[in-house]
Amino acid sequence: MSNIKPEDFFKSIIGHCKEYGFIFQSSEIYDGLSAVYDYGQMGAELKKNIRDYWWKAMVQMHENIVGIDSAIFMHPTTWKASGHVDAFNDPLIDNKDSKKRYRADVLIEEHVAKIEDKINKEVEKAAKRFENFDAEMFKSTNGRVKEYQEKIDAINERFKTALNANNLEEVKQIIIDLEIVCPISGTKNWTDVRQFNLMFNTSTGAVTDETNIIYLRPETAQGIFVNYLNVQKTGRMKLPFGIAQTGKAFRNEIVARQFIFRMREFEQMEMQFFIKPGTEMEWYEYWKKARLNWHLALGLGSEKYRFHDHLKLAHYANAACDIEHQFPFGFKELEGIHSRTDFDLKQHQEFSGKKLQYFDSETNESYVPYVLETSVGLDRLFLAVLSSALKEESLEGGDTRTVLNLPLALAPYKAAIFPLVKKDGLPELAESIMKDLKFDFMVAYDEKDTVGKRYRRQDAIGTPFCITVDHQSLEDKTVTIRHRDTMKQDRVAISDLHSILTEKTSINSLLRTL
RNA sequence: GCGAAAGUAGCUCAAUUGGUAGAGCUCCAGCCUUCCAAGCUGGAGGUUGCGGGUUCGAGACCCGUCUUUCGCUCCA
Repeated sequence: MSNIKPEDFFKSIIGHCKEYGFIFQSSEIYDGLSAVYDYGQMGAELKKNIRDYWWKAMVQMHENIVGIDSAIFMHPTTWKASGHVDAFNDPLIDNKDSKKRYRADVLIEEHVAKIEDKINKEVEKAAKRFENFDAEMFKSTNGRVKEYQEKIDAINERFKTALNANNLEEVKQIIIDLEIVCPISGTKNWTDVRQFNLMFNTSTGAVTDETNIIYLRPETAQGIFVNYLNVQKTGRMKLPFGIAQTGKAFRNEIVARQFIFRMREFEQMEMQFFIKPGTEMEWYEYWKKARLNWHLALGLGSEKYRFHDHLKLAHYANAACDIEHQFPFGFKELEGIHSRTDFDLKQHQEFSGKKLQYFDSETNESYVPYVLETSVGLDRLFLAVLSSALKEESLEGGDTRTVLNLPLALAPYKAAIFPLVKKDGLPELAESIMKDLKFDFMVAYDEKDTVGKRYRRQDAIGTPFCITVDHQSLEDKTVTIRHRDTMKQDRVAISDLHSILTEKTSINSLLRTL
């Protein structure tokens, strides 16, 4: 595997996903829809198992964490309060010569900053000339400085007016009038300014009307924040407590690529942990450790994970880091752990006019709790698991086999049942074993082709165990159980199969390792 | 969104300067077979991504479009 180039390995993952029914491109018969993918019969199982593992680890294993399932549609004001309406609306412009893209507002702000520099230089110069220099006085009286300041004010005013009117042509005209050049090419050969709204929108009601525009949520977190008080009161929750949920979110990415790593429609698994202000760094460290351990328990290899601390923090955070995973295309974000302070709840308090405070009976005071967020991309985790699991093994005798070394608890099928041959009553016994196991496990049945071929088929979809019924089985009620990873076989009693599978392949067993 | 490359059966790929679309694997039905993809027989599967154009004739050439990959850009 080491001699395979990363790009080729990544291609083989995508190919494997399609070939064995893990992931298909959306609407493939219509040439597909860019950056949208469907989970197939194997993928849906694997994804569900990952989600279950998360849900059980977060909700079932913590008495102070509860789960909810909030709607994708939310009141439009939600996104004003959260900052997404502003933050996800960037006017962008390209320089045709350098092929570089810029945010139009940044270009203009940088231009303004240059003029401000000039003012500062004037002030500096003057400061050297006069004793008892009053900078403010100088700024308000010096002709050259006043001229610069007027220019800045004029630009800002014009830009603000253009933005508020959503007049993108005017924004472009400002850039042209200011003779702003591309830092790379040095030319003024600009494209039109285009607005990229990262939020999808649609409308409620039968009549399409601007007042009814609603967004598809760009993150699931806000559904938790707006329900914080509902859950706290009805669940009689005391700080610290958490609210978890999994669900779809939507972002109209300009460039969405790298298979399911960045999709327009994706699924998040989020937990917002509500805490007393001042304790956030404690909990930040706690959840960093807890979440990393959760990932490590999957056994994909500890060398594949690392923390990446955010140096530049988002508007809502006072501490933030990512758990990064080594994907075939490098270390990339898998999960974010953010200390969001009271930003979100305060914003919703302000925009809704409803108090979102918590009464602390220990200290007899009310306050808006701080929030510690853990947020995993389910699709990214799926990709992490799958790409770590896919192996092309060389066997003795020059053979190779394709095997998915999935964590046993996550495998779509836990076992496959084979009659060694398709006669002598072996299929009947095999089927009766399957009928018994399927109450508790996803099991496959296969009697086609040689048994070796059947083993390989199951290896390719990551089935941990293959149970083969042979002639001896008819006599002593035993079968062979073949292990995916070692290809070794043991002979066990049919009556023991249930407990073996439970011990080895259940999510509960995985949870016990945490 | 820009630039580059690519798109032929489920998969991997052929197809001479433009001249009747093929192979292997897979899949399906059956035979054979007592444990790691390898035997035998038969079968299915294609409007060459899609739409135009040039030509007597296009998988190939031209234009458009969609999708994918890589680089840039953007981003939780």
